[in-house]
Amino acid sequence: MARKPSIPKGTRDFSPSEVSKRNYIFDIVRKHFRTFGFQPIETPAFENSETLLGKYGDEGDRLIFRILNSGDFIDKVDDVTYSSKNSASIAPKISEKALRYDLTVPFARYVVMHQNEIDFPFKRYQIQPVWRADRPQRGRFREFYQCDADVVGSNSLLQEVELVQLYDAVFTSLGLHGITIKLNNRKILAGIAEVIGAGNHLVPFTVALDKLDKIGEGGVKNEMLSKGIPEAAIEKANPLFSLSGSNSEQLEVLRNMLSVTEAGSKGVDELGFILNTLEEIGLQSAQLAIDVTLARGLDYYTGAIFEVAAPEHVQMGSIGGGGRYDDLTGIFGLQNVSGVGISFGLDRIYLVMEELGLFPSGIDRSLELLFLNFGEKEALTAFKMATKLRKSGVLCEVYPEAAKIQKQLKYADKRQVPYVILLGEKEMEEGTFVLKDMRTGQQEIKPQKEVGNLSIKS
RNA sequence: GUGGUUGUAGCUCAGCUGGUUAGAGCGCUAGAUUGUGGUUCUAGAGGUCGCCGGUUCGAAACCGGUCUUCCACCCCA
Repeated sequence: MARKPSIPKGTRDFSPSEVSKRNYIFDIVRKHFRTFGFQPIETPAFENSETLLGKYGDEGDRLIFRILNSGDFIDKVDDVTYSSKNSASIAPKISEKALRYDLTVPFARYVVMHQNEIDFPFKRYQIQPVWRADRPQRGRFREFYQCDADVVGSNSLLQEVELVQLYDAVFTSLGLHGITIKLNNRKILAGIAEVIGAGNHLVPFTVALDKLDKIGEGGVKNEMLSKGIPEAAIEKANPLFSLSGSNSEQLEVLRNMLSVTEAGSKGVDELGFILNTLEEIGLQSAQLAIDVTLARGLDYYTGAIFEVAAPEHVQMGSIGGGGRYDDLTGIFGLQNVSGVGISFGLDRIYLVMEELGLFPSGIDRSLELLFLNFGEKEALTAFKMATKLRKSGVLCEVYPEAAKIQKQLKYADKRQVPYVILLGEKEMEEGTFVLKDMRTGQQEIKPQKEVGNLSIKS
């Protein structure tokens, strides 16, 4: 081997045990998506660049992986552009496709393209990888999976309620208790900005506010100042920094503060409805918390904003997020279709579950029973028995070579097979086999006819 | 994209202010043990010291670049 092979930064190989555990999460998520009436779709790994570019802000554009055109692409660039050495002007001429950056924008594109076949309200789920040219960190990769559930074509706040229930159902099912679903509303943020007189600084205001738990009140105020937000406005925002108490108490403070703004009041009403309805219905294990600092940089949220925080003692960014966007398909020419959706960060959920030891034991068991190979004739009988067992769902295989028994047992040990069947010359004559429990070392002799009745408890 | 950090055997890591044949533990292979794994004992295999260049009589070590790892920022799942 001349050089050791490698994989690109921020990507990963998944070993058998990791795939098993990932599938365990996928299966649970998928099961709940389906029980809530969501239907699966899939979209291509890459889209036309114009579909993606400009949808996630400048910062987002930077993180989109672009795909080089095929053929002699440089020959097609005119001399002026070529000699400009300007990446921004050359890039569109040599790259017309880009890797999917998230699942929401492709979904919007899908809805617009298939609007005549879709029955609204349309509830879809989608579990596929996305790619971002980001710098990797813990829980941040350049290739990772998103599991999205979105509803388009309904303005009802019951959708928000249902999505919170869906979060609760999935995380409860995964055994991931103690998560907090943080709630906010874009209209509340807009209302606050309006009331304090920072209405035309809404984005920098929310971005700064979002960092409260990270850089503290002083840090947030400094950042706001540096973005040109008047000091008087920042002073007026003071009540936000000391917002505390129960959800309904916080809601009351917000209601008073925002009563003079139409948008703000509407946001408070919406949030109030969602909270009240959920209180009525009840949740299994998730906590609900109003968090006015929750901004989720995404420009297209217009109503509810969700974020799921891992249990407190786990060091991990958000493990899910979502919100309402009144006009997502507008960018593709279909007006007045409202959507609301949530996303699960599978890779991060995996890391959290691994850290908390929440995967059921034996989930990555790849083999329940191994037949040792004593020779041609014995192996043939073993094969017949294995065929029978497989029909009843037992994961089994016959060791392919008549290697030393010691070696075969060592292999069984490594694979952590709970049971081994020894079938040698003596057993052939007697029409029996020896069943060995690898964990206790105990063996028992059984007639070959009874192989179908074996109970494998692993 | 900005700043820092890391890279030595399959894995986890030693390796002194530069000094000649590159170290350990675990793992791996074989044997002790021709029908019994995990334990034990013995032997063995395995390394262009991330890569490229420079300084030096001499570089795993020092310098520059590059890739990679992890972390902080930006942003985000």
